[in-house]
Formats: sequence, C-alpha cells, structure tokens
Amino acid sequence: MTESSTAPRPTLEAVAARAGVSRATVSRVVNGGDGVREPLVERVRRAVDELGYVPNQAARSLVTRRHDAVAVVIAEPETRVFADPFFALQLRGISKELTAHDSQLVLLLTEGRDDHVRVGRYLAGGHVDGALVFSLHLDDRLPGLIHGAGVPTVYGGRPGWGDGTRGAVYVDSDNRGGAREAVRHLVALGRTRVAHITGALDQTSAVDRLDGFRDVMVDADPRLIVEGDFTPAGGERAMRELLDRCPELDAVFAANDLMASGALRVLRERGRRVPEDVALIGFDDMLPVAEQTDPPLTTVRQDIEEMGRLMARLLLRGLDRRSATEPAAAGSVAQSGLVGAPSSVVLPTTLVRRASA
Amino acid sequence: MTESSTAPRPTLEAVAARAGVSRATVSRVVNGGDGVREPLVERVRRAVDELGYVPNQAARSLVTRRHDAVAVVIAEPETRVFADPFFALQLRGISKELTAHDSQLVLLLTEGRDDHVRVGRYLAGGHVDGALVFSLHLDDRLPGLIHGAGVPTVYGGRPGWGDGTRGAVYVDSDNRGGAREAVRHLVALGRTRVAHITGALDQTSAVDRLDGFRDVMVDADPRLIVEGDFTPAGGERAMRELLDRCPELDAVFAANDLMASGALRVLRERGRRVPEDVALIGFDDMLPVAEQTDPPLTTVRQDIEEMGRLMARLLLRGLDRRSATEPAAAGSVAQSGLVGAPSSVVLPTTLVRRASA
DNA sequence: GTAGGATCGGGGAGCGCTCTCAACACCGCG
DNA sequence: CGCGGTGTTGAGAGCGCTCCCCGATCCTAC
Repeated sequence: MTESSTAPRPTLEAVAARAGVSRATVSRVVNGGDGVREPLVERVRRAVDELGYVPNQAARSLVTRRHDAVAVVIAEPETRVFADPFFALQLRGISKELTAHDSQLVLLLTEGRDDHVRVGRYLAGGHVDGALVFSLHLDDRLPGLIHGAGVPTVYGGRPGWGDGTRGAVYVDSDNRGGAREAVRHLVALGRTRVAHITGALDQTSAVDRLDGFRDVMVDADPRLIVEGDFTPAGGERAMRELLDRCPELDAVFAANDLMASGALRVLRERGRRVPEDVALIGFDDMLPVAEQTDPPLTTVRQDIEEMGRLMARLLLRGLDRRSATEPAAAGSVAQSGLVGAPSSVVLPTTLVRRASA
Repeated sequence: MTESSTAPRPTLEAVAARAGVSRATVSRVVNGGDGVREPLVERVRRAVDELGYVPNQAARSLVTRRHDAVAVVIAEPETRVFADPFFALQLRGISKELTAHDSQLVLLLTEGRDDHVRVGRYLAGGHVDGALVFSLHLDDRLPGLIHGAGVPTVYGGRPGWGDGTRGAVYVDSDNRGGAREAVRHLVALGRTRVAHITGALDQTSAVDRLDGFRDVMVDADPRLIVEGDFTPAGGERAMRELLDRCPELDAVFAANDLMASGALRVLRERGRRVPEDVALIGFDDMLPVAEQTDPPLTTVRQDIEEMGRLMARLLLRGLDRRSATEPAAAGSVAQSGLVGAPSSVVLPTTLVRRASA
C-alpha cells in the first residue's frame, strides 16, 4: 500500500549531503550543470537518482518568478464547443509545443461571463508565465481583464476590437482568403446563385468568412445570406430559410463543416441533389465530419493543430526573449507583454475538393 | 501600453504595513478571517483592495504543501480521441467541479509511451494535489508510475489489472449492464442473429461491453463478433466483415456511436434497410453523432459530463478528508492515496430509443 | 618553483508566505 | 479589587530553492 506523501521528499540539501558537495553545486547541476566539473556532475547525478530527488517547483518559482506554466483560456459559453474537435486539436498542438519546452498547461474553461472575472484574477495572480486565449466573442470583456492582468498573451483567432485588443498578438487562419477561394470555386463551376450560411457573427472568423464571400459575390442578393451559429442544427435552419426564400439557388458556402452537414441533410430532404442541383462547400476540413458525409464535403482546410502549436511557440519565444532582456526592456514591452513583439500570424488555407462541389 | 509585470506585486508585508497590523493578521484575514476582530478585518480588506493584493501561490504552496491544482492525465496515444467529444465533455465536468473548489486544472496529454515517464515524474514532483486519469489501455504502465508517485488518484473508467491498479478508485459507466440492455432490446424486437462490433479490446470499457453482449447472447456464433477500434472507419471495416461472414444477420450492437455510424454507412451501401432489415444500436449517446445519422441512432446513454464531475468530487473529497486527518491517518491511507477511501462508483446507463432499432 | 589569472565551490541572504507560540488585552467572577 | 481564563495579536522561524559574492583551487607560463 502506498502511503502517499508519507515519505518526505528529499531536498537539495539532502542531495548535496549525499554527494558531498554544497547545495549550490547541486542546484547548478540540476539546472543544466555548466560550471561544474565532470566528476562532480557525475556524483551529483547519482545522488539525485538514488534519492529520487525532484526539485520543488514552488520553492523555485518563489525565487525565479517563473512558473513554467501557461494558461489556456477557452472562453466558450456554449456547449457547442464540445461538439466539435476544434479545441481538442488546438490543445493537442499547444500541448506538444509546451511539453517540448517543459512547460505545463493550465486549462481554464469559462462557463459564463462571471467566470471571466475569476480568470482575470487568476492570471493577475501570477500563477503562470503567459496565456493562450481562444474563442473570443466580440463583446467579451476578457481581453480587457487580461490586459489588466499584465500577462503575456497570444490569442487564437483575431480578437475583436474591444478593450485591450489593440496590438494584441494572435494566430489566425486566412478566413477571408479561404472563403474567397471557396466561392470562386463555386463560381468557376458555373454557379450563379451562390448562398452563404454565416457563422455566429459575434466571432471574427464568421465575419471574415462573410467578407470573403462578399469579396467575390460583390452584389449578392441579401436574401442569399443567412446567419447561422456554427452548429449542425443552425445549418439546417439556415438552409431551410434559404430554400424558402430563394428556391432557385444553385450553390451554398457554409461557414463551417458542421453547418454544411446540417445543410446537406435539408437539401436531401427537399430532394435536391448535391452537387448536381446544389453545390456545397464547408470550412475547416474537420475530418470526421467532412469525410463522412454523403457526398463527402468539399471544404476549406485550416491546420488547426498547427495553429495551436504556433500560438504556443509565439508565446514561449516572447517569454524567452523577455527574460533575456529583462532589465533593459521595460520600456519596449508592448501591449502583448511580449518583448520585440512577435507579430501576429495568419496561416494560409487550402481548398480540399471532394464530391460536394 | 501594458508594461506587464513591471509593477512589483504587493506582498503581505505591504498590506500589513498599510493596514497597520502584522503580517500574521493579514494572513488570517486573507485565509478566512476567523479569530480576527471585525474592525481589523475591515481595515485589512480595504488595504488588500487598495493595493490589489493577490497572494503568491508559490510562497503559499512552499509552506502548506498544497497546490490547489489537480492534474488531468489523458493517456491517448492515438489521434482518435480528438475526433470524439468524449474528453471534452469529461473535461467540462471536471472543470466545473474543480472551479467550485478553487482548484486549477493542469492538463497532461500524453503522446506516446515515453510521455508516461514524463507524466510520472511530474506527478512525483508534487506539483499537484491529486490526479485524474483517463483512457488507460490494459498494458499501460502509467498506473504503476502513478502509484509510485504516491499521488492521490481517481481513474476515469475501470483501469485494467496491471501494476498499481489494485484498489484504485475509479468512476465508470455500467458498460456491461448497458450492453445487456441494448442486446436485450434487440432480442425483444425479435432479432435472432445479433452481431457485435467491439471496441478496442485493450480497454476495459470495450471488454465490459463485450461481456454484456455475451451475457445475453449466451452462445453467440463467434462469427458474429468482430473487433473494432471505436472509430467510424473501424466500424465500417467491421461491418463489412460481418456482412461477408454472415449475410443473414438482422441486428448489430456497436460498442460506440462512432462505429455505429460507420456501420450504418456500410449497411446502406450494401442495400440493407435500417432498422427493417438490420436493427442497429450504438453506445454513448454522443449527440452530434447519434442524433444526426439517418436514421437517428438508438443507443445507450452514459452521462459523460457527470462522470467527470464525479471523478473530481471524489478526488477532492478524499483530499479534504486527508488534510483534515493529517497527523493520525498515515496508517490508513490506502492505495489511492485517499483517506477513508471513497470507493469507486459505477454510473447507470439508459437506453435511448430512436429510429435505428 | 611560484606568481598570476581564471575558474569553481561554498556560505548566506532572502523570495512571500504560514504557523507556532508567547504576549497581551479584556472579561467575568470570587 | 485581583486573578484566572478566553480570545486576539504580533514576532519569528522556517518551507526549499536560487543567486550573489568571495575565498579556495587549479592551471599555465615564466
């Protein structure tokens, strides 16, 4: 039977005693070991192993003010999130990158607006070295709170224009460009009555995709644009409305795959053949959805995992640089809290042609 | 422009000075405030507000040995996980419960076997008060490592029988009972040639569902049982094989909804009508999948979010009790590291009848 | 062989907090 | 009016670690 935490964990002191050196020497070895001669390093290493020594992070943070931990804030009030693998993929990317840098991932899920204050307080509390923030809605006050907390931050997706977002560093997909490409493809197919099911318009990604749609369909009949909400049910609803308003439409660009799948069901239900009667394009290339519909979905791919990885990389890089320049940089630390501000990144998208368009 | 972390955060000392009391008094107020007279409490509170004081968690942990943080370990080598909302839902449940207890969630995603050692080291490092572990595979050495780390742990799903699993506390669904109910339903429908697509048999949930199947189909034709892997593609593969082996089958119980959806596609492709020719039941009641197939899936529901919440609750309760009994309890601390070991919990499942069976 | 320089190791001072313990105040009761 | 008791407050000692600084050490070159 394990008596957990019964055995007091060995301290630096204990290791030092065992190896017959001073604490400082052990500390040096544990933290990289330069400046200590080989035989000693060896002896310390052995002592560490024998004792099963693991540094006490709390003690270390207390003096270094570093935590080797990054908060990931997912600000999603709706259950919706969990229906799509989006976050899981981002998390995976982030996790990989953080692990490679020996940083931990502290996950902050917010349920409602009240939670934002809690998150703000947590970040202000200096528990983490930085924050990665997702899924903002335009009216969120989170950026303001985060800004106030003064924690280096990278956003996933371009934040809105609210408080604290000016100069924020973010990683985003080329939503507008991707949308343009999708719609152009539909046009190239000879479709003339192209409709658009938007995402939830309180998110910049939805707005950008709508803009992309408009870039190509410059004077689109306003009846051909319906607001959705990124869910399959929303896609169904929107598709019904489109069909009612404008039965002669011959193509649909949905702002994500989930809505496209809903739209697809409605189209079939109403007896339209896809892609013969109506061509359909989604967005995301969410494999389990896009590949498994019938017909498989033509869609705009964004590399979600890579986005996560990149966010983490940007943050960590900024952090490193900051600690490197520590004393001098006070003045040049920008809004993001990152030195020499790594600028935002917009990743390209690619059109994946399957059967639906 | 925020100069992040430029202003040194106020310390207890500073608050004490401002309020004209001693550090100890401020500490008392900050930690609940009993034993301090009202006017003083008031004065300290004000000083805290004015200074924007936030306790330094590192310093606190250093002396209390508590971290108010729990690790969530997801041991999933395959990408598969991220295709289903399973973890997201569990995480949500866990997050809610932890938040209510002012605990943080440290997420540890493991990529491959090597990561297990890293995780073990992290847990042993005493960074967190406890751990919640998911998605074990039978041959995992993670339980052994965790056991060795001596961290109070609750497993999600019954762990296997390997090293360190004896006496482990877990939360699971009644996989076997749920499977039985599903199969009985098929039998009640008058189906006689009932097939089963199992999950990945290195996970206890898959094994248990198979056992439940066998409980009802006592002498099932072995050709009617095919091993799947919990993915839609695996479901397709398995369904093809079943159909080839045994074209006359009239019902299928798939060990999860994802595989059921794959099976459904194959059934349709081969011209079988569901449920007329072949009745189909899944497991999980994963809404985005189960409700959106055509026909919608009859399935066995398990309350995934509740499982997560329960795991967290069990862990936290054990932790509390442990710290309450601290000095005396050394001897009675069981395998799980939890005092007065809250025992494992198996949650009931319910059959959700939709159109597929 | 020894002086000089460069490098390495050890001692000690905290980081910010909690917690024990002693001092003190104030109450009621004898 | 004094004494014990109860209840508050303050002082101080660390928790385990890093990092600075100075003395010790080692090597090289003359």
